[in-house]
Amino acid sequence: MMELNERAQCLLKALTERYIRDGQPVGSRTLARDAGLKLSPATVRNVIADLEELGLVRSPHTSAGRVPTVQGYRLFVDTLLSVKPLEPEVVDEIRQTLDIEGDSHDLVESASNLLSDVTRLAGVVTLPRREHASLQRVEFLPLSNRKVLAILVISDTEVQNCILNTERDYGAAELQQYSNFLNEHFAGKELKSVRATLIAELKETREHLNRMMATAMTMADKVLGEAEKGSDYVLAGQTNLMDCDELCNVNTLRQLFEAFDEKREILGLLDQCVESEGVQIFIGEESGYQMLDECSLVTAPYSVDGKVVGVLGVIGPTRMAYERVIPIVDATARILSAALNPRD
Amino acid sequence: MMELNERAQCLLKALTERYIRDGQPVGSRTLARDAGLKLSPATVRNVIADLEELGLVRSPHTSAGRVPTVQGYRLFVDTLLSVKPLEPEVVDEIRQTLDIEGDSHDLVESASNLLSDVTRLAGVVTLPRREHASLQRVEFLPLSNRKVLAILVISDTEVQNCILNTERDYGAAELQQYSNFLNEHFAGKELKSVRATLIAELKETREHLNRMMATAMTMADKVLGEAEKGSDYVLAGQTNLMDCDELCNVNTLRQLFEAFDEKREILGLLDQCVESEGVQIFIGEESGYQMLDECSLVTAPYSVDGKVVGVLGVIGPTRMAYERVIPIVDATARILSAALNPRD
DNA sequence: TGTTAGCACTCAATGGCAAGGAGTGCTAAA
DNA sequence: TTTAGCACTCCTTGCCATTGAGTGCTAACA
Repeated sequence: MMELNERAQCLLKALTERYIRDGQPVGSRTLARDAGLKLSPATVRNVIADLEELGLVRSPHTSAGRVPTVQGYRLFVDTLLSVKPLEPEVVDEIRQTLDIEGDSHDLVESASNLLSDVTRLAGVVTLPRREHASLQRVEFLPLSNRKVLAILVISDTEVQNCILNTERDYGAAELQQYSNFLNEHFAGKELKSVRATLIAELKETREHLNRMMATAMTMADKVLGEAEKGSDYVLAGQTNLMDCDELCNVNTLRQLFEAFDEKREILGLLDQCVESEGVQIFIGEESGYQMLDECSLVTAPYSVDGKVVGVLGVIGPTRMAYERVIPIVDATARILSAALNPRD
Repeated sequence: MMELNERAQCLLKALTERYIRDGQPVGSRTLARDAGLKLSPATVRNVIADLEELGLVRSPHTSAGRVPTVQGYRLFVDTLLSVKPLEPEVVDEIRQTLDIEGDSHDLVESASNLLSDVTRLAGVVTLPRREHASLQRVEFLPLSNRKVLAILVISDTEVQNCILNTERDYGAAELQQYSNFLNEHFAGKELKSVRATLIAELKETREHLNRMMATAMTMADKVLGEAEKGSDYVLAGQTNLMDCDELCNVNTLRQLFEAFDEKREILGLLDQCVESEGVQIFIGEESGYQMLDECSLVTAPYSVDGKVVGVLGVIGPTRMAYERVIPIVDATARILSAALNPRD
């Protein structure tokens, strides 16, 4: 792609910033005043014509000013944007909001609310993936009516429980044996490998195992299945999107909200962001999902024990205050990571 | 209030039904044809003028047909409506959807989805109140880092757990003593009274109790606090409301969705419905909440062990198919009650 | 007395039309 | 290379006439 000279870059930057501020197509007169380049509107028009040629800006109609295209935003975000460092007060607010008691689900929920409150857009945070989490302990408790309560301790802050329907009642002592057996063999191992081992053993050696072992394994397998089942996310502040005039028509909103409810597509998109190192941005159609055509998504991954386990981000109109949203998302991801990592 | 003669009632009924079907103000010509009363449009106009006098219908503007007012809907719903018995297929669908494994939260979620799917409106179901639930058992498990896992078994299908931050680490044996103590004294008692007793004992006799008892009680109190904390509801199918043309403007929708997110006000309204025996209906402003001015709410309470523990319902535009929604809500409440009641 | 036909009237909705204004593209001069 | 000037485009707004659905009233009718 042809290089833009400095003046053209400066004008694109000024135009984009102005448009993000006002939401109105920017004309040559305004831009000439705005950019601080001591140029006449006519000159500006010439430069802008070039930018239009390159597909960086476009006119909603003949006699209107210009508006950045997706490519324009992309260039702006990648090379023109000066990301201001975040005000310490905001960092403090994030820290305080995420310094709470509770399990990781509570944290994720707080983070999502936080993102939507601070940016006045929609916040989204995936629940941490548990594939690499390891099993700390399993316990079984007898209930009545042929039901058994299984408790899966994954970490100090992460417990999953699950009521199993069994074919008969079990006594406390018997269940204790099962959990002892499982804890001896599997405590400290990754959930994933525990499950794989269990399945293999169940298939291969069912006859050789005594009944107890088999039952224990079936139970454990059921519980692990629960614990591993599909990823999910927490969304907050959808209603903020109803304030954005570019999204403010019922049809656009419906498609968007239906996608939020459906979750599948949004999850697919968020999963893509797990790969990246830092902040990642999808502008408009770049996401490849039609309901996000008018939206941008700014994400950052967060991690536990040095492994990326989830993604958080902000969904808003393409015309969003990137220079503010980006550092917020970045900081929130870091602070959430810190909050999720066991300290002592 | 003055009695309406039969003809007036019949016309109001026809008008309301027609308006619910088409969403267009109903004129005298249409109504004359529709009502099957062999009347001329002119006569119909006379009758309708009386209905308008009584505040049962109104004209959006001079040269338009008539539309029911809130009072009109109220009369329609209370005395004119012929509720069709539900088709067996629908009942079957409800039965099947609610015949699932899982705890009460899963059931409530299914019920909410079900209501929104079947009615194509928004479904709402409160979580069952636990005030009258009784404590079946408490268990404590040691975690590391001065944390203890507390498990509260409320019923065969209802377990609550909670990670407690304590001032020191506890051993398994020690914790076992605490839970034994609590189980001996409180198993089978109502959560509410357990909590009350605990608080009283903690205040009164802290010095007389040995340390262990005190700790156990503090822990149990914390857990019960968690288990009792504020009621909540599960909403489904909000996006269905975006299809209703009477709600189809961004401002109305935003207010509504913000209220859904906020939850407090909606919960207040739903709480009122716990009192009533059967199906209860709020039409438009009757609810007293401004964001529901354009909406109606149809609710029915559901119960466990003969005690009402929650409410479910449907939120939609005032112009909704009451004769269909009412039996659906009614049936769902009954079937949900049945599904929640422990069988054996 | 209740019902009906006739008729003037009201008012939302629609589309055409003109005026106003913001902004462009082009050309020619500095 | 930059700038001023100017014709041109096209959205926006407001106005007006037309259309059509439906009413309210009055007078005739059963």
